[in-house]
Amino acid sequence: MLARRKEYVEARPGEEVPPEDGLSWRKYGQKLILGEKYPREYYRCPRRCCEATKMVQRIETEPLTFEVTYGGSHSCGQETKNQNEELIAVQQTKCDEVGRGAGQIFESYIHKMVSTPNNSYNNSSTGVEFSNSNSVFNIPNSDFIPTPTSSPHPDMDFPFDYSSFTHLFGQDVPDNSGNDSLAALAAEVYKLYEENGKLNFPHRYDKQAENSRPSNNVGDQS
DNA sequence: AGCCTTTGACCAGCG
DNA sequence: TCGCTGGTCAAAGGC
Repeated sequence: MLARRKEYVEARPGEEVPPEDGLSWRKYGQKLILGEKYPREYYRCPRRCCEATKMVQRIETEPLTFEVTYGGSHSCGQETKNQNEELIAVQQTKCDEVGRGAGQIFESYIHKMVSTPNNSYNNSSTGVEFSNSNSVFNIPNSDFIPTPTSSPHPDMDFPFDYSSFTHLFGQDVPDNSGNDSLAALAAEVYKLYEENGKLNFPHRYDKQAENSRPSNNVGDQS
């Protein structure tokens, strides 16, 4: 039986399709599932020798959220080859979400980081690298942040404390007592981080990545 | 020509 | 065995 992994992704603002994952897929079916408002879509890798598949199910209660179930892995090597493109796509999503508030954006990132096996965030200019391929985020000099054993959606279900943030960003994070919400904390951290120029943000993306942005699967269909 | 999406038909597992 | 359901096939048409 092929291993499966499940992710939850949010549509970009103003769109109603899931963001691309940097890999190419060919749709081979669509079916309305009992009890679901939206049809489930079936995709497989366009390379015949590759057994990778994925299913995309829009969630009725959260219409801008999609449950993506991956089956098998890309034996064609596509995942490795496109990892940088995937990161660019993630950054674009990050860029798009800025307008929705830093809190949401940060939560979104955490979701992506913890729910995507073998995914990583690697900013070579800052030396910041996040990875959950080995059950812990691979932060230099730190193994502080545990990886949940299951997808955290819709709630954060793993501990994320101030010391974690401090280690994550390499500097002190101000005490946010008085407002315990993760979003508020994330907003604070995000702001701090952005002010220090440690994020590769929208303007940089526009300059460098428009041509290399992954062409899309589900996300760009209309 | 080749690859894509769409969509109804078909198949297999399960109760 | 039968019917239901999820997953896949494959023909048709578009780009």
